[in-house]
Amino acid sequence: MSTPVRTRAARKSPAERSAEIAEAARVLALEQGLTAVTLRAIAARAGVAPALVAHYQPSMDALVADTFATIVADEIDEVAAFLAARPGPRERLGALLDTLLDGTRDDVTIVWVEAWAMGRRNEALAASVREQMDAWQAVVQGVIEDGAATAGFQTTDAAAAAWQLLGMIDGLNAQALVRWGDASARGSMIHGAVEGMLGLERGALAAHD
Amino acid sequence: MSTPVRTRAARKSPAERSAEIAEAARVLALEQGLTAVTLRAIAARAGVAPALVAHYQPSMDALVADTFATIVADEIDEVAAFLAARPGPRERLGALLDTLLDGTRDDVTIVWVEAWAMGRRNEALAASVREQMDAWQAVVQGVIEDGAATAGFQTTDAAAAAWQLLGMIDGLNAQALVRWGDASARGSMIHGAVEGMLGLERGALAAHD
DNA sequence: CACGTTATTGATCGCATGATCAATATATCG
DNA sequence: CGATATATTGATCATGCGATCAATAACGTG
Repeated sequence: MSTPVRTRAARKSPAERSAEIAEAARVLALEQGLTAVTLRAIAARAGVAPALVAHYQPSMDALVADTFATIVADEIDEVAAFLAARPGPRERLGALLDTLLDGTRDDVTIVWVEAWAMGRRNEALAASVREQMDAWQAVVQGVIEDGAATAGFQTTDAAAAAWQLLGMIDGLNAQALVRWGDASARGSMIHGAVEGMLGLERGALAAHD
Repeated sequence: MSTPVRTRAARKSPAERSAEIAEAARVLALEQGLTAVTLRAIAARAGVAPALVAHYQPSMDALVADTFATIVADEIDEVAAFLAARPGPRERLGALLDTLLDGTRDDVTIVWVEAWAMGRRNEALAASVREQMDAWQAVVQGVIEDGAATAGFQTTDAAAAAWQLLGMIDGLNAQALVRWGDASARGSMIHGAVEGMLGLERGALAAHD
C-alpha cells in the first residue's frame, strides 16, 4: 500500500513553488493526458495541498492552457533544432515527416487530441491551441518557402501547403493513437503524398541516413 | 423563461422509448459533442426522468459508444451512396475528398475528435471507434482497388493508401475545427497530395461538375 | 370493471470536480 | 529573540456525474 499521507510541505518561494506546480502539471499531462490535469491530481503529485494549487493559479482552465502551451512549445523547439541540423530543404522536409510520424511522440499527440476536444469548453485552452498551431505552421512554412526558393518545391502558396502538411501529420498520429500496431506503417506513404503536393519527383524526400 | 417542469412521461413500449432515448443522444452528440451525452441531459431532452435513461441502458459508457457508432455509420452509408452515383474511380475519389472536406460535417468531426479522446477512458467507445474506422477504411480501400484495376491508380498497398488518405482527411477536418475561417481552403491542396500518393498525373482528381 | 404487469419516477448514494476562506505555521527581518 | 509577513493548509461549499431501488401510476388483459 502506498501511504498517501502528506506532511506539511516545506515553505518555498512563490516562484519555485509555482514552477513545481507547473512541472507537475506537465508530467501529468504527458503521462495521462490533459484530462488528468486536475486540481487534486496536481496537488498530490507536487506533494502539496489542493488549495495551494488553486492559490497559485487564477483557474484550472488557465493552468490547463498553460500546460498545453508549454508541452507543445517544447516540442516545436526540439523539432526545429533537429531540422536546423539538416543540410537543405529536402532533407529538412523529409526529416520533419519522419520524426513526427515515428511514433515516439504519442504522449504529445494525446495532448493535442484532448486539447482539440477540451478547447470547445475552455476558451483559454482554445486560444493556446490556435497559438501553437500557428507556431507549428510557421516552422513548416519556413521549410517550404526555403524549398521553393532553393530546392525546386513547386507551390504558389507555402502557407496553405504548410497547413495541409500539418493536417496530414496530425491526422495520421491521431489515428495511430487508436489503431495500435501500425506505428511502423504510419508514415509509409506520406513521402509520396507530399512529393505530389509540392511537385517533386518521386523519392525526392527519401531519408538520407 | 423556459419552464423546465416535466410532467410524467406517457407510457410507451420499451422499443419505442428506447429508440427515443437513442435519438435524443444522437441529436445531443451532434449539437454539443459526445461530452454532452450525459444521463441527465439526455433525460431532459427526451422529456423523461434521468432514472429511465439508466433503466434502458446498461451503462452510460455503452450509450455513448452506441451513439458514436450510429452517427458514424450513418455518415458512412450516406457518403458511400453519394460515391456510388459517380461514374468511375477517379470521380469517386475526387468526390470523396471534396465532400469530406467541404466543412458541412463539422458536427461529425467533433464527435470523432471527442471519441478519440474519450476512448482512452471508455473501452466500449474505443472498440466502436476501431470498428467504424475499419468500416471507413473498407470503403476507401474499395475505391482505391477499383482505381488500381481500372483507372491507373499506382499502388501496391491499397489498404495502407486508404489509411493514409483517411488520416489526412481527419487531420484537416480536426484542424479546421479550431482554425475557423479556412473552411474553403481546407481541401485546396489535397488533390495534388493524393495524386502524388497514387502516381496520378496532376489534375486527375479534379471535380467534373 | 378489477387486477396485475410493468413503465416510470423521486429520492438518494458515492464520487469527483473547481473554488473560497479563515486558521495555522514558518521564514525572515528588525 | 520577538514580531511581522506570507506560504500553506483543512474544512467546506456548490455543482455535476453515474447508478440504484422502492414506490407509483398507467396500460392491457381477463
